[in-house]
Amino acid sequence: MTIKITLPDGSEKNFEQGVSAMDIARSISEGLARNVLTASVNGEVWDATRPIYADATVQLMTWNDPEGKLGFWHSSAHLMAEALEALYPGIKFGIGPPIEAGFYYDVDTGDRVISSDDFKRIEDKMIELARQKNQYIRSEVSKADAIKYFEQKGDQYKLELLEGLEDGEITFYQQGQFVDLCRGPHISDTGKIKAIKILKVAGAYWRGDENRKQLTRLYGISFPKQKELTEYLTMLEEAKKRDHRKLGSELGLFMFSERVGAGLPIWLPKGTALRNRLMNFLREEQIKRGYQEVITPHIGKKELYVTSGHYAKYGEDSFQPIHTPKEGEEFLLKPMNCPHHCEIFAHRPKSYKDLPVRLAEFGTVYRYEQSGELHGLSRVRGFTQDDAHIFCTQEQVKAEFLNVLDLTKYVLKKMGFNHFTAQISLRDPDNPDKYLGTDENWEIAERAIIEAVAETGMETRTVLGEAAFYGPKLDFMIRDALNRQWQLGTIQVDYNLPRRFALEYTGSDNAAHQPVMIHRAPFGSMERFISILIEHTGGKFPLWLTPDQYALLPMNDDLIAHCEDIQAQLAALDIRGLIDKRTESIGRKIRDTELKKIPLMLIVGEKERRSGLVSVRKQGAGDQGTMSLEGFVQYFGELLNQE
RNA sequence: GCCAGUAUAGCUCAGUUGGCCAGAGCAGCUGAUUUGUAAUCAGCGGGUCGGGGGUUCGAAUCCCUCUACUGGCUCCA
Repeated sequence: MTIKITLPDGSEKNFEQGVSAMDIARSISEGLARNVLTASVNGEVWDATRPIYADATVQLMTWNDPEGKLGFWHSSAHLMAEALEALYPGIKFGIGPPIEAGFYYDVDTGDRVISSDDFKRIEDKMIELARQKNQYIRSEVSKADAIKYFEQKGDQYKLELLEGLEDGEITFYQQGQFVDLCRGPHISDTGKIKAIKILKVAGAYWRGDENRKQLTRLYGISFPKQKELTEYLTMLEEAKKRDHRKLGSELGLFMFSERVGAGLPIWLPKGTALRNRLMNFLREEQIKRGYQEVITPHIGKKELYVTSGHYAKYGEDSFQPIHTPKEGEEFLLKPMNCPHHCEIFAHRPKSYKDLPVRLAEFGTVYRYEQSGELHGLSRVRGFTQDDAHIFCTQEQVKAEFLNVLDLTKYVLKKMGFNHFTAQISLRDPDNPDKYLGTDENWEIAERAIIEAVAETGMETRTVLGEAAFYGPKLDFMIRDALNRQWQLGTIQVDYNLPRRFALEYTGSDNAAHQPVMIHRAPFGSMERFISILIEHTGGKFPLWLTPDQYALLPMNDDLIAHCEDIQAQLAALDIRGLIDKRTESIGRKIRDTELKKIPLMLIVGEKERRSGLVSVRKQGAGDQGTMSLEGFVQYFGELLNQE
């Protein structure tokens, strides 16, 4: 009997019943068959070797398809498990899925410890097993048999996983000596896995529950070609070179001190200059868009946060209250700015004619983060949000969203981030009770967000159930120069705080109404944003932003005075830079300036002084020739305009 | 907070199984050199080997503990 197979290009072919995707690939070309990893059959991803018994639409998945990679890495996880079982007899297995880049397996090693010293032998064992070209064999098993198998093996984790599975949907996969409970799909055989690297080892709670046993999680990555592994490792090296903690220290942007405290960044002069420039840039844009800037204290009475509800929810996991010595009053370090801003809104009666009120503040907040969470500038205990709260009517939500979206897009583009998407988080339709605010208001807000984003033409992703209990939100996701994805700014609608603070305005009907509150922060926090910006640019900041725009390099000490004269002329034009006054060779001065990633170098020798010229060199691009100072200013202006 | 690891000069790193005053390169300082597009030469100073405790005749090295950092997990208003 023959069945009809439809391929993605629309072509149809007849095959014997029981044909596999691999057979189909082979009928097209041997080369294709070698590259096929998995296959989508009627939209479901299958083993390429699994027989097809009915008419189907089949898409062959190779390394170029995300589904192909996932199958490949999933199979690699099984291969790692097989190697581990061989090296550590009696080891127990949790789960071992593919991830965005590679795979991991959670294992219980009993008394033994696996550390990075063991990676090499695990890799070697995996390669040895891979070379056996063992097939991944799928089999359907009854629940009873599955339980029996893992009881015999003594693997309580697999038994626990089986509890959640229905009889009839349970499949095993076996390759070589290793059998695993697995839904699949897998690649045809281990021989396709040519290059393997174990990357890291970490603790991971069983089923993500911190009250349960912590297993050992081994991360690895694998490729069909050695060359691809080498490229991947090179990319990791590049990321390491751009690490904001390393560059931040090298460029003198910020520091940490054990004595000041973990997670409390200290901004050095150059970092402060950069950060202030960034803030001023946003500040000016906000004023253009109708924001008013405010300043509120770094602490607030505990009652403020009791009112806002934050104390009940986060009080225990916050820095504990500060007490006044005599009165026994309790103050909290402010973990967010919104309660203060609510007080500002409530300060004077508001009319509908006052709305929207947009209050912006570069507000420094302090949050307790668990010690193991801290990470450079991206996860800290004290940071400054580019915060603002918009108080508006329900009808104004969409226009306000558009305003914020426009601002955020403008700001990110200026910063050199050209790939970003919006992630919209909406209510969980199955769980309407956990949300605050009326159905009708949610409806309006959600629709406003969706429509506003649609109008900007941004790429969007909508996730149901990810909204906060107090309102829907939108997060900006950006891709950096190394194609890594980060979450940046956020816009959140809030129905909770206006209610808790009993905020109101008088409408045109002369009745009191509750305003809607929108939280928004285009950068998120200055610290986190700058950490991403450092890694995105590799420390080569845009000209307008960088702490030193040029370095004047005198050929000899007699030219320093002349350089100071040039520096003063440029400073008058808001062009900032430094003079390398060291008695060093010009080669050395150039090299050091290049390494400091200062964008422009002005080399001044006797020749230039006599002719009133400067020799211009661009960081990373070499000699740009000589020009007059006016010529340089113009050149500089052109570079600025290009940004 | 949990698991695993790391901590030697300002930076990057050496320091064999515990054993002479703990080393190098770069940076710094001093002197000479006054330089033409990515490192001029020479000399010098600099470390309570993260803090504390212990084992030992003897500890950078072994053990305990604290702190910080790294990679994850959990968390993230």
